[in-house]
Amino acid sequence: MAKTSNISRRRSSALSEGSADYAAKRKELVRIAAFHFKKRGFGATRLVDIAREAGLDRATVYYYVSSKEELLRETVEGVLDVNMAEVERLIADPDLSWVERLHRIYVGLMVSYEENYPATFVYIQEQMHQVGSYKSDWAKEFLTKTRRFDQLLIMLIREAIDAGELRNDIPPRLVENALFGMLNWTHRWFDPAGGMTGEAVAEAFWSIFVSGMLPGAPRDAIPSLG
Amino acid sequence: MAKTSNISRRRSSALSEGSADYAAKRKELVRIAAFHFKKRGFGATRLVDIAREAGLDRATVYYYVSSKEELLRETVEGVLDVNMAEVERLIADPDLSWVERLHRIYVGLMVSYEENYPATFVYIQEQMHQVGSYKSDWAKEFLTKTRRFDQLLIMLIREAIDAGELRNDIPPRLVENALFGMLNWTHRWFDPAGGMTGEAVAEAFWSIFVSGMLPGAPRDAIPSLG
DNA sequence: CGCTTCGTCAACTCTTGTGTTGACGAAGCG
DNA sequence: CGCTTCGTCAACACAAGAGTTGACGAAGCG
Repeated sequence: MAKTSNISRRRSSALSEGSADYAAKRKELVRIAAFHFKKRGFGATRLVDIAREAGLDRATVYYYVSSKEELLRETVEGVLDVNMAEVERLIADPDLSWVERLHRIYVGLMVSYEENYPATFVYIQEQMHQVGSYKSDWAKEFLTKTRRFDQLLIMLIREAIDAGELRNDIPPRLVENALFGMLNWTHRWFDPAGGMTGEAVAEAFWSIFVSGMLPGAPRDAIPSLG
Repeated sequence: MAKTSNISRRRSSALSEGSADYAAKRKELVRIAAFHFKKRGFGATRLVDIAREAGLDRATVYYYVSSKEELLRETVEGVLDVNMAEVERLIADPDLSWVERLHRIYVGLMVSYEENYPATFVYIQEQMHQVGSYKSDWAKEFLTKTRRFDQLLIMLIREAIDAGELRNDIPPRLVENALFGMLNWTHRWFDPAGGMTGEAVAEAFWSIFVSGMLPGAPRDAIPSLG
């Protein structure tokens, strides 16, 4: 907010000067913070814990970042954009069937979750509209982007259904929630150090999904679905 | 904790006397709290908001409950036990195939989520080990129960696979995470007032799942899964 | 060697939200 | 009608945690 405080001015100047050491330490703080956010949640994470783990006094943290929220912002920033770009690239590829595009997006996303661990999981975990100062512009922007993301995926699924590549007896939105429910739920149990790759997980889920969504396979009608 | 405070003694006595009005108002408070917890999260919910919505002063709330945590406890209490009992009943039914047991459990759970709305979603949302005083006995107990729940489901899936009712090329734990990932993720989007029944959602998910998990169907091997 | 900037921290301030106290008006009831 | 209990709340005490101030030793640099 107010860039008037002394430490704030020093922080700004240090940032723009761009010393390598300074940038490295700042990055390290964000890294530590991200793991704490993942483990405890943003709200329950105390700045003092982050500071201690970095071997610093809590006050010193403010030499590197202006607030706890900045640590969160820094953590999740970019995550969405990279994925969004990938999705848009794949959606536009005319050489692939709709289902194949969906497949690649799906696996690509999970791989990205893993590579950026734990950033994306922090993002999934912290519902932006639940974070304290959710009125802030960046939080709102995130929400907007997420919604657009979902829209894109639903559209893609609808195309696949219309093209006869997927069965047509389930509303696209529900199909999307099924497919990405499996994926997003990984934030509760997946650990890159757990001996299973993100790719393997995504391919397994995909295999269940796609083979359950093939059109024409003999199956019962779904009860109580209009 | 300390039942020594004055208001605490009056609360206890009111509770044990068992006046209908008192019990009703208390229940109403829990109901209101539950919706706030669902919407904002436990941590971000302010007691003053709950009080205001109930038309009371914040202090008056303490005439009915001893703490904010009690409101949470009251909200999620019982939810797990009812479901657990149902699961155990169905698992023990020898007239049903493994897959059919799993099916009924699955749909039954979602129906229960809906009927108890928003209680179960609050429970899913608040990772118990992230709640402030997660050291409390009841929170620990919840964790234990949840873990047993998962074990039961995995066991059931393993039985179904071993019996040849489900394909055997995906580890049971991963299968469980797929199936219940879809289900649990509903806490992010499902609204009983949204025009779709819980049963319909569960049946749709189940249909995708079961038809994707049939053994013997022609499908590619899963890449990169040991 | 003086002077400045750098990284640091002890010791604040400030805010927010929880839980308690003590008392008051209104019912209930003997 | 006096006496107790009920539901209520203004006013407090308390705690925790975020962010700020001001200064100090060490390192860099003229």
